[in-house]
Amino acid sequence: MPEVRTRFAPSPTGHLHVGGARTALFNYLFARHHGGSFVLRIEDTDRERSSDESVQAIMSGLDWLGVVADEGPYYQSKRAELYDKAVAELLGGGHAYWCVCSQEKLAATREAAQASGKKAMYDRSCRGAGHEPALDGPAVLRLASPESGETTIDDLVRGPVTFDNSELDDLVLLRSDGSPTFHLVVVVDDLDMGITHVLRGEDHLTNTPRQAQIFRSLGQEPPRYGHLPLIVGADRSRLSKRHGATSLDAYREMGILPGAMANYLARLGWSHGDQEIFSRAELSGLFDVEGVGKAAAAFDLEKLRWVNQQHIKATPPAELAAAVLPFLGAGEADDSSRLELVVELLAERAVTLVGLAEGAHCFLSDDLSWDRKAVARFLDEEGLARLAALAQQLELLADWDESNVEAAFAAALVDLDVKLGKLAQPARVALTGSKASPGIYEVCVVLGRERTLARLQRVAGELASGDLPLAAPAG
RNA sequence: GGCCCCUUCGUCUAGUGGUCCAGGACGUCGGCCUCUCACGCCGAAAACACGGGUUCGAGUCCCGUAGGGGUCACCA
Repeated sequence: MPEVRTRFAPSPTGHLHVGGARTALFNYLFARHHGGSFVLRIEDTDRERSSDESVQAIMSGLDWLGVVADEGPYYQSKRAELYDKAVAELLGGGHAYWCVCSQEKLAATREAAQASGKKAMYDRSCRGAGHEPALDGPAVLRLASPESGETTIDDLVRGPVTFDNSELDDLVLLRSDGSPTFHLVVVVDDLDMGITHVLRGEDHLTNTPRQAQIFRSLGQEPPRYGHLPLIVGADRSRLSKRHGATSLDAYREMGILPGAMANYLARLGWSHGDQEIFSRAELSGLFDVEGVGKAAAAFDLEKLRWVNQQHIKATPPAELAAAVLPFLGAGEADDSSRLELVVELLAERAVTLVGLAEGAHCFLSDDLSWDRKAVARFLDEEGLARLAALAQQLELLADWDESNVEAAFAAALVDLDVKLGKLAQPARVALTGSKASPGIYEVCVVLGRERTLARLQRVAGELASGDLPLAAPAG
């Protein structure tokens, strides 16, 4: 049994799309599961559209997702000799020929065919004509593919899929400028790199028999293919911008943990019984083509958010603190042990890192604004009077810990003769600026004695003078 | 339009002929918990596209129909 070798071969013409990211992930996981290798290859044969920025964007996206290549990246633009060799072999074996038909003529033929409702295929008029680019001017090289019979792909996820060879025309291998096309390079590279399994989007399914023919013309057998169901939007058409964010970066920016993204993407088209939450190690261990489904899957942001929440809860505070760092304001991350405390307190109720950072703000900075409506509702005269009573009790505390803070609240409640809610809400609004937060005792403890007392004082003072910064709550 | 693929709750899916009057999860709705918001817990509504076969028995196998998607470049 030869080593399993998979690859991800993006064309660098933009950002890393969630569909591409999932394809990469599946190939990576498949290789991991089988103890094989995962190769990264940049398909930059379209020199017009390829860019270095895109290569960087794709690599950083994969890096973030945790999809690491065992080999590569290889660049097709740097492997020309290999393609030349294959062309010579194809030409020598009579499996390819030069075609001098102009693009205009081809386009016209195509349109005519389409208009009359017939199939738009190249008519093979140059086949057997013996054209030579040196003699006859600009020419493309075409594969002389079989005109009859059929080609069957034994797909890893769909089983055997058969195409009639008469449906497949002679595809272009070399452009008239001499550069190789996708179909040629993909075959030559998969061969050269010893790729054994190709997992790719279902949109490639109809390319597969043609590529298989190139392999056979080269005297080789194609690798095993598995065509993955497409990721679609809510309207079930291929995922695109109008369905929401399609770039992996967008999810990073909205505070999705990479492990959660990988988990969610894996579950889009793959499953393992009823399990929803997977660690990286579990994915690597459990992923296989048997669990891959056939039907297109709709991308559901709400579920991604839930998965993210589960991962946030399961992430150790130190790690979570590091992950939230990019979302914090200047100066908010200066005290890392304090940050860990805050993060631990908020992890239970955070859905995204962005939300976590927002919740952490009132603990890490004094530059905050108070929710206008909450202030109006809870910090009226009565509320402020209760807070004064609370402050009195808190001042007396020798040790600032949760049970003492709770006792101080209890003492104030007795003085005031009210229920906890009547005191906790004003305190919450005063201390955090919002009417939603962790338990009020924990808030006091994590805020610390100095800050708690100072903030109570500040709110009372600035509210009276009208200096308290007010704003509608974010989000 | 030709070819190819697909079809279980709104969504992601379990299900490989009988244990399925179809299970889990997100979401939704109701309730409990409660200092707020979450978390958690309990409960509810919600699906085998349709029609024929095969079989003692079909969500599971076969054939059709319908619907959806993909693809038909000197893009990948």
